[in-house]
Amino acid sequence: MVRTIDELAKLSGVSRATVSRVLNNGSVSDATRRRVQAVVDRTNFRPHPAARSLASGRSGVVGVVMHIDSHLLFRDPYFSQLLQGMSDALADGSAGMMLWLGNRSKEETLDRILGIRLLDGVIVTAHNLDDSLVDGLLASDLPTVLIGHRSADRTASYVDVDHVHAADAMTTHLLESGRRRIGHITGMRGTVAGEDRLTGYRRAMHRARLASDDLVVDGDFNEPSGAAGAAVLLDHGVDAIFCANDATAVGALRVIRERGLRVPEDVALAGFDDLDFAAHLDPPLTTVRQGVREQGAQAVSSLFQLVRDRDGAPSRVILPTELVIRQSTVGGVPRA
Amino acid sequence: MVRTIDELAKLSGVSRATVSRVLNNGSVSDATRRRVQAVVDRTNFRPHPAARSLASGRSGVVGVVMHIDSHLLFRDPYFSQLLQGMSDALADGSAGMMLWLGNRSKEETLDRILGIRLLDGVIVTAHNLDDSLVDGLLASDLPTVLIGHRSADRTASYVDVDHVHAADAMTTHLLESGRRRIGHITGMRGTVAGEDRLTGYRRAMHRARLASDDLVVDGDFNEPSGAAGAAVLLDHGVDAIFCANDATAVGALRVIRERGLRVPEDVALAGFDDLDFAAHLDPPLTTVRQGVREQGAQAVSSLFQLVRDRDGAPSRVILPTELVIRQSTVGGVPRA
DNA sequence: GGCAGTAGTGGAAGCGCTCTCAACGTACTC
DNA sequence: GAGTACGTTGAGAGCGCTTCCACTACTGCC
Repeated sequence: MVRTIDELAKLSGVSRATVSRVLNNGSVSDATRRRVQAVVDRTNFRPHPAARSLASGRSGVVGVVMHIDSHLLFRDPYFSQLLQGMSDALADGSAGMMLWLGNRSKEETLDRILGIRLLDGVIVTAHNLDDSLVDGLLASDLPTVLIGHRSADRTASYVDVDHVHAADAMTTHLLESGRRRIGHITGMRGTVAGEDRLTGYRRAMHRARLASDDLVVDGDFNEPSGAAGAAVLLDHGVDAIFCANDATAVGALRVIRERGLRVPEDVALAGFDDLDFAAHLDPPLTTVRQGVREQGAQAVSSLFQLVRDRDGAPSRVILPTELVIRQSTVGGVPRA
Repeated sequence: MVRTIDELAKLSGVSRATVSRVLNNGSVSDATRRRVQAVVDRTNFRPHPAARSLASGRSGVVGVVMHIDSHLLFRDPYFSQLLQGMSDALADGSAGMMLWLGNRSKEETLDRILGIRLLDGVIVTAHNLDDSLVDGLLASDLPTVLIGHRSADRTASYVDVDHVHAADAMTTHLLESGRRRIGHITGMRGTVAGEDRLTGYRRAMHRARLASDDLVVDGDFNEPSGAAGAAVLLDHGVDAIFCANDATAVGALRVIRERGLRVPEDVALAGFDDLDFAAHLDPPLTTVRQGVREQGAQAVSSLFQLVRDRDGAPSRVILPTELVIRQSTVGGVPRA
């Protein structure tokens, strides 16, 4: 078995340097490249990653930091879809992924990430308004791409969607379909998505000159908070509920049903995320598609670019959202 | 900032070799060790992993292979708990984890794992009776520890529980509490756990001279199969249902309820796994505790040992199971 | 006192690769 | 035909660490 580039060089009758060039897409004549590549293929040779990393200073491994409870990670499909998007994109770029979950304190996690001297860069979720881990990574010299961003992160590289705009559009859709008492169950307060979606909702209500003070209930992106929030809102006589995400909507749907009300005839229901299950609810859920996998993939590609050109301009990407209108908001008439 | 062991050697007035010994718990006098360690701590020095790996031939990274659908991975708490157990144990051993999920074909996954030349060893779930990926890893010279094992794997290193024995014990418990028509909803056929648990059930029934032919329904470890299986078994007039895992039991419980039957008064219900939610069902579920996190941790420790002593004897560990008796099987009387 | 045995230490040879630099054509220009 | 430019190649110097080997200084023993 061929274990080193030297043996390979001997086998193909060129120098070690030339083999290295073939392996790294350096400048080599076509004839030589073909000859060497044939030997590489025949012997199924793979360069030793540690040697390569030591010599080049690059490891081909990126850190993915999701500082959240691991039970949340495995329960909320948002995170698993994000992870899938990144995982696939990294594999396509033949890079490795090192996952950092919220098992430890932010200080310790930051310390380890910076100390490990292995990572070419990191992708970190910046969902909370206040996050010392994100701050620490941005302050370090490790190339960093955020998923989501706070207003303080405007100069960093990030991938995000325009939550305010999307929530505004959803609320407007509900208004246009004749609803007037539109309730909102927020996401977790203190998170960017939670606050921004609330802002979008308020903006649309305000534009329509409708009060919304008694129509907002705090949630936390989880199903139980959707159920609790819906209970309150239904008591306030809403004709529509806009939930900060799909999981919340599932909880709300359950409570609406339990009260013997129909969706959308009595109450229209909308979510956010368009996770896989949203289309399969009964009735199918109107929601905002935000391409979670695409966000993950985009973050990877932004990071690759940042690693390649460390002094280049930060890459700031706002991915489009799409209003996905399904039966949970249309086809019925408001109760009033 | 101190970036190399040489600078550190100069700073502490010893040779590079001695610093390396301090870093790797080699034989160094106490005085020297303290002196060097002080400098290490003060400068917060971390050796470069690639250099270390290149020189030593060890990477400190282990592969974790779970060749299953990723939606299953993120839905079934069994896998996430297993992952948590491994993740924690690896972190304690300051080793890294490279995760290989079922995104690609087994052939390609195997090819990549063996080609990457980075892994010190792998931990792989061997849940299916027939698995070319497991076979390939065992045949390679990469230290490998299985979680679960087939009868063909008796010479490999593995961590497992005695499914047959545990299922027998559970069935016996049901018999001893007066049940006679005990149904069993199997796990996925073709998996070790599915087949072995069925065997244990059959063994206990046979010992009690009870027929079980019309009392076994195939399931697949998932909630819907529990619901479907329970529907069939209830039609056959069972007074107890032993489900191959907790998720299945959740489905069964729902159907039992829908029929207006009481647990355990009319039908006793038992699961397997003792996942976190089992204790919080209504009524709390009798089940078999198999310490999923412990299995993950044990697999890591077995692998560490195997890496340290590659020619040592395989480590075969059967972890104990525990019958956890809760209200779903006791406190009521059989319907008959 | 001489000897073997044993810690503790330093020197130096790599681990397998990348990448700079210089050398070598070959082609093209004047 | 000399000079320039360019594309292609090889030699060799590391990247930062581990580890073998040799050496010293000490200990205990006959």
